[in-house]
Amino acid sequence: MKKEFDSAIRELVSHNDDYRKPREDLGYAVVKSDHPLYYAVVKNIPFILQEELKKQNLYNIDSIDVKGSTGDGKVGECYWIALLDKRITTSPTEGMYVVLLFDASLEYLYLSIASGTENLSLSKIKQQTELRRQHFKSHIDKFSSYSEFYTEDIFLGSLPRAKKFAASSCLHKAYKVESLDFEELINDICLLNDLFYEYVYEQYMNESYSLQAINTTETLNFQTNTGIDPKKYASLRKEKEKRDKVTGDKAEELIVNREKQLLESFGEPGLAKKVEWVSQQKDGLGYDISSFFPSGAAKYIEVKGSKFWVYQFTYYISKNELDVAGVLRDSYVLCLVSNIGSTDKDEINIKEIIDPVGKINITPLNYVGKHSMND
DNA sequence: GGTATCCCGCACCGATTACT
DNA sequence: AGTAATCGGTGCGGGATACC
Repeated sequence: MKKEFDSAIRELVSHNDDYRKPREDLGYAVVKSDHPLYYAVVKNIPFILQEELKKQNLYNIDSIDVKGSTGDGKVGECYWIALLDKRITTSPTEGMYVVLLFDASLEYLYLSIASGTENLSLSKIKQQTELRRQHFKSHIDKFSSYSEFYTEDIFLGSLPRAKKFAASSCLHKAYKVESLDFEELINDICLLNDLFYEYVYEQYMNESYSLQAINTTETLNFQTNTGIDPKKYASLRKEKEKRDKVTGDKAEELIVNREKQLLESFGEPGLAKKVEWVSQQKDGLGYDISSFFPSGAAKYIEVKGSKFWVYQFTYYISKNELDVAGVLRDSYVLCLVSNIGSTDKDEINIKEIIDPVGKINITPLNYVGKHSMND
């Protein structure tokens, strides 16, 4: 794959001048589907990426189409190859996606998270992107594996469309095209893809949901193209729930093992054997793990997990869990596990809160309604 | 007077329809 | 059944226009 990719990139660079040569009768270059550059950008590279990412088991790859273009009709100033999730968008004019953007001179390639710009003015795009950049910046600042990603402006070309592409880019990593490393790129795509879905699940789905609601009042049709089709929303939502479950289980498993290790290190192998992952068998106890303090006192642990590193850990806690915590007091431990997705175990951040009632900051989110039907 | 925005025609593409 | 014509949708740059 690496060989094919490298030769496709060479093909791309060597044929660029020829491809961009204006047609004499028209005064501008026209897309030629039998040209080697077209083949590289539209067919070959997307195919290689799709195959390799499938092999790497990229998250959600089965819903993703890798699609490339040099423009339709007229040759575009910058070529792009996008990873389009069918449930979010099928075209880079709409929605949000991970994308490879070549600059006009083919000197640099940018791996980026960008959004559709069709029908949006440059200023609107900048406005929208600014908020997203802030969100991503707080993430990459705190997370070492994203240290080569930046949220600053990029330059793709001088024409309006290129400016729009650049303006919609939320964060990027730049590569010199001539020294592009395939494996590094694939790794980075996987990394950015995870972040992309994190954003989709946590932010974008909410953004588009509220926009969708506003749009029904027929005022804001200029922003319809940022929204996910509500019919496809359900599928993404299920995906999110599934992911949350995996994250939760992983966090609980981690804590079970950690408890056993801790007790053994305190010279209590007997207690270590009695640590139980109770939520695997029973629901509604109000805690996930029954363990012990080194003193031998019972320790009931409720685990909350987050896949990524977070400044502010947000979690959902049920009334039942709070009630149980209120009864068990010092025996009840709320355990927050952040950065489960990290491959480096040392980067996983664990915080224990003993007797959490009164110590934690909570906001009611669900209510039970009652009304007499006899009035 | 420079820039952002709108509108337009051209070219491509895939799907559908019409024709042999 | 196979192929040709057609059509709607879409993405591009350019020119006209609006706006500071």
